[in-house]
Amino acid sequence: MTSAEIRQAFIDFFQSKQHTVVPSSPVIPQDDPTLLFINAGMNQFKDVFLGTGTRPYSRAVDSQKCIRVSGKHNDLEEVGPSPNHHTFFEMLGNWSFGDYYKAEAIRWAWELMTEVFKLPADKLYATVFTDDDEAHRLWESETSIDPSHISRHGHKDNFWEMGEVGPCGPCTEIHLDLGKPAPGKAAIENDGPNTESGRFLELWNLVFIQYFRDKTGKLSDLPATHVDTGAGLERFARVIQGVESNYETDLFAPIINEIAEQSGVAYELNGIHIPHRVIADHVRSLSFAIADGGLMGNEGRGYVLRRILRRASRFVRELGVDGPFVHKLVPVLVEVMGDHYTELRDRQQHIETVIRAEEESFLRTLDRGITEFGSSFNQSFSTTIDRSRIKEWADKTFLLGLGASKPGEYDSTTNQVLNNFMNILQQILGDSKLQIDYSYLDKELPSINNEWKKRYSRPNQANIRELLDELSSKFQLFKKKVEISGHDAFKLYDTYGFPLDLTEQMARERGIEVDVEGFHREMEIAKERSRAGAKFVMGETNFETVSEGEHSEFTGYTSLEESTELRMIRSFEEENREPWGEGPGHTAYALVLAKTPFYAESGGQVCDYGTIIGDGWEFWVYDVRNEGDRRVHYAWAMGNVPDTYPVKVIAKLDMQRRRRILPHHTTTHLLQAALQQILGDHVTQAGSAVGPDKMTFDFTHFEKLSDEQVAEAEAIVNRVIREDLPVRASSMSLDDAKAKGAMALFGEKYGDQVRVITVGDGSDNNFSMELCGGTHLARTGEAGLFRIESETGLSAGVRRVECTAGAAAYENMLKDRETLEDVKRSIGSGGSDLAEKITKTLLRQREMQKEIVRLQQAALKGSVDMLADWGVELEFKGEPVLGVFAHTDAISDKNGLQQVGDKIIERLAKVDREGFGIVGATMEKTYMFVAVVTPGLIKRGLKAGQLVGAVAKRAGGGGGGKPDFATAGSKNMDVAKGLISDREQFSQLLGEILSGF
RNA sequence: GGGGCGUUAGCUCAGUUGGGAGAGCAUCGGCUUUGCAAGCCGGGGGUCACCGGUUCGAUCCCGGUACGCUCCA
Repeated sequence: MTSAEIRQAFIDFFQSKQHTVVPSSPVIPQDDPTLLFINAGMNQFKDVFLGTGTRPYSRAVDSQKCIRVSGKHNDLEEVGPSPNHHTFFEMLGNWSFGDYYKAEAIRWAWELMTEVFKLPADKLYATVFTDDDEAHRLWESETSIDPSHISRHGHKDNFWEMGEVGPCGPCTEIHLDLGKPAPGKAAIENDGPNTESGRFLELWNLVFIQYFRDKTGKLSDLPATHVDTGAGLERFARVIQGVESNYETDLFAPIINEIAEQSGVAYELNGIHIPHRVIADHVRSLSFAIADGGLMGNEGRGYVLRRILRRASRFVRELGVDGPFVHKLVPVLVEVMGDHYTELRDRQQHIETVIRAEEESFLRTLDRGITEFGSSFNQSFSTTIDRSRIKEWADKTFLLGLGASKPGEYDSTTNQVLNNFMNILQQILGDSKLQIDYSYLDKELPSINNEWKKRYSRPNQANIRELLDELSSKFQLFKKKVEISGHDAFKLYDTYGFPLDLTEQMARERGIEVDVEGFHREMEIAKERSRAGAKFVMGETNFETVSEGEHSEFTGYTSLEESTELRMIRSFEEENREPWGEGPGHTAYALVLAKTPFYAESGGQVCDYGTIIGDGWEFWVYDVRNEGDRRVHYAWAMGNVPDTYPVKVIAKLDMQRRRRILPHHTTTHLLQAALQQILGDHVTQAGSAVGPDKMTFDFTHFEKLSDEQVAEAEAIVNRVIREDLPVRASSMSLDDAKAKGAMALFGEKYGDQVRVITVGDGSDNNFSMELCGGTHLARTGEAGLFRIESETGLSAGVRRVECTAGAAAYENMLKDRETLEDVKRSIGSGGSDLAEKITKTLLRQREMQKEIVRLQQAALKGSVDMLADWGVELEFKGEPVLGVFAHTDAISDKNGLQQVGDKIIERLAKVDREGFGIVGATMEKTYMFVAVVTPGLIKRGLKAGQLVGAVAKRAGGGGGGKPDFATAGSKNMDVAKGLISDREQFSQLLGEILSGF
C-alpha cells in the first residue's frame, strides 16, 4: 500500500463506522497563544474535552498535520539519527465525544490493523495502564491478541495528560515487534514494549479521557468520557511497506533521492544518511508551516521555524553544497503530498521564496560569524609558528652571542642547531597547544641573552630544551593553553547566531579547543536571566454562576445595545494594565452574558469597547475574548461596587469606536480583491489587523509593489466605494461557500455553517466574497474614502500595506493638507509651482554654500597673511620660535576657524620658520580656540593640545587634540576674547606656558 | 517578555585615552588606451539612524526611541 492509500484506508474505515470526516486544521494555531504548533490530533478538539465547546457530531476521523520541535516527546537533535522521529508528521485519529468508549476503540483498532492493513497479529503487543483492568479485559474479549502480549505499564507510559491541569486518563498502546533492536541499540533479553532497545515500535495510542485533574492534583470524574487516538502515518507506512525506517517509505524516498541527486552524495544506510534525513524531514515541516501562514521570525514560532531551517542548512553544508539548497526540494515534496494537502501546491512559489530567502540570510549570518571568529581568535591565537620571528629572536639571543659573528652567518653546526631548535619548538607548541608571547620575548631579550652567555658555551638540543623549560616557567614565555573560552563561544552563538558545532569545527581546523563546558555554563546563565524577566500570570478560570441558561449569543452584527442577563462572573487582579477611571484599583472582572453585542478579537478585527450596566454596577469593557464557547468580557468596575452581582444588565457598545472599525474591515476585503486583480491569484492574506485608527493587511507577494500598483489598488477600492455596492452576510455550508469561490483564510475555525461576506450586486459577478465573522458596513459607500498609507516588506515573500478608511482616512487627509499649507506658506508659493520652487530653492542654497566657502577661503588667505606678520618672537627650550595669534570677528563657525589654523601652518612653512599659531573666535554659544604647531616644533616637544589646553584653562575652559592640531573652548566668552585680544598680556602668557614645558 | 550586537557616502565597511569624518567598489570628468572585473589623475556624494544628557568640544561616553541581526523565555 502507498502512504496515500493507507491514509485513505484509515479514513474510509472509520467513516464506515459512522465517523464524520474532519479536515486537518492548519499547523499554525491562530487562536491559541499557548501553543506554538498543532502538535497532536486532539488540538482542534481541545475545547470539547475541556467542556467549553461542542461539535455537531460525536464521532470523528481525521489525519492531522502536526509539528513537534521540542518537549518531552521529541528533541530536535533526535531527528535524523532516530528512524521514526520527525518534526513534521501526520497523526491519524479517530474520536469519540461522549459516544463509544474503550470496547469499540480497542476492537476497531485491532480490526483495522489486522484485517485492513494485514499486520501480523502474532507480532502485535498491547500495553495497558497499571490500574486499567477494564482495558486489559477488553483486549482479551474483543480481539484475538495473544494474551501474553498484553502488559501493564505505569503512569509515565500509559497515562495521558494535557498539562498539569486538565482532562486526562489512561491509555492503551499498540506496538509492533520489529524482530531486532534499532540500529545502534543493544538487544535486551525477554524484550517488550517501552524499552530502550527500540525493537518494539509504538504504532497507535488509544487515550480514554475520563478524569479532570485540578490544580491541587486531585482527579475527578468527567461528566462524559471521550476517546482520543493517534497513529503515526509515517510509522504505519514503514511497517506496511516493510522498510528499515520511516525515511525509506514513499513519503520520504522521493525527497531523499532528490537530495542525493542534487548534492551528488548518495544516501547509504551503512554510510552517509543522516544529512539526507534531516533535510528531508525539515523541508516537510517548513513547507507545511509556511503553507499554513507561518513566517520566519526571531521570536515565538517564527523563531522555531528559523531554527529548523538553519539546522537543515547546516546539514546541507555537510553534504558539501554551497549556496541555498533547501528550497529546491519543495517541488518534489509537492509531488509527494500536494494531492492530499492542496495548500502545498497552491502556495508552492511562496514556500520556495520564503525558504530560499531565509537560507540566504542564514548564509550571510554565517559569513558574519566567520569574520567575527577570525578577528577574535586568529590574530591572538595564530597557531602557525612564525619562523622568521623565531629566527630573528634566535639571532638576537644565543646564536649571536655564542656562535655566529653576524646574523644569518652560522657555521653548519649552529645552523643545524637552529633548525633543531625550531623543530623542537614546533613540537612543543603542537603537543601542548602553547603559544609564544612574542611581545614578552622582545621585552626580556637583554636579560635572556646575558643569562645565556653566562651559562652555555655552545647551544645544543639538550640545553635548548632546558632553556625553553626554564623560560616558560620563569619568564612566562608561553601564554596559557590556547582555547576559545566558553564566554567567547557563547558570544558567537548568542550575538551572531553561530552554532556551537560550527565553532568547534573551525577551532579544530586551527588546532584550538573550545571550552564547551564553559559555553553551557554561559547558556544557563542566559536562560536564567530570560526566565527572570518573563513573568507569566495565568488568570483563574473558575467563574461564579449568577444566572442559569444559554450564554454568549452574539447579536453584534445587527444590534449595538442589548438588554440581557449576566450569566457568569469572576474578579481577578489585572496586573498588566492600568485601570481606567475611579474604581477598585487593579481588581478587574470577567463577565459572560446571555446575549452580547460585543465583538471579541478575532480574524484580525479588534474587540469592541463599551459598558455593561446593572443594579449599581458600571463595568467598562476593555477587552473581549472568545474562550471556547464563552465570550468573555474583561472590564473595570467604576465607583464603589455593591455586594451582590447584578442579573439584569444592559450591554452597550462604544459606538464611535465600532463605527471607526467597520470601514477598515470592509475595505480590507475590497483591498484583497483589488490586489488579486492587479497582482494575481497568488496574493493571499497572511494576516491582518483591523482597528479604529487604521488597518494593516499582510499578503503574500514576492516583490515590492510599484508606486503605480499601489495607486491602482487604492483607485479600485475607492471606485468600489463610490459605486456604493451592498455588503451582504449570508450563512451557508463550507462546501457551498468554497464551491462559489469564497476566500477562506488560515487558521479560522469554520463550523459546518459558515458566514460569507459578499460585496456586489448579488449576481455571480460579485466584487468580493470571503468567509468572515467580522462586522461590516451595510454598503461600501459608507467607507467614504480609502487611503493606502504605506507599503513595506514584512519578511521574505510577504508585503504589508497600512491603510485608513472612513473617518481615520479623512483625519489623515487633513493632516496632510495642514503640512502642505505649512510648506506653501514658508516657501511662499501658491501651490501649482510648489515642487519646482522647492527644487530651485535647494539648488540655490547649494550654490550659495559653495560661494560662501569660496569667499571664506579668499578672506582667510588675506587675514592669515596679516596674522603671520604679527607674529611674536618667543623662546622655547632656549631656541627662538614664532608665535602667531589673534582674535577674529570675521569667522563664527568651527570649520572656518580650523582652516585659519591650516593657513597659518602653510604660511609658516613659506617663510621657513618653526612656530605655532593660535586663533580664537566667538561661536554661537562658546569661544573657540584653534592651535597649530609646525612639525619641527612638535619634534622638540611642543604639543598643540597641551598648548591650547593651557590657554583655555586660563579662560575657564578646557581643550586638547593632536600634537599638530588642537581645539579648545570656553563658555566665558568675554574672558576668552579679552585674553587673546590683549597682545602684550597674551605674549607674556605664552611665554609662561612655553617655559613650563 | 528579558539579554547581546549593530545602524557612518549609492554598496561593503574602517574609524579609542572625546579634538579637522575616511578607505575600497560604484558614479561623473580628464588622460592613457582599444584584450581579462584594465591603468593613471581629479571631482561630486555625509543631519555619522533619531531624540535628549554630560562636555569648551560627541561618530566616540550616558539615557531613551526606531529599525535590523541574534540568543533565550
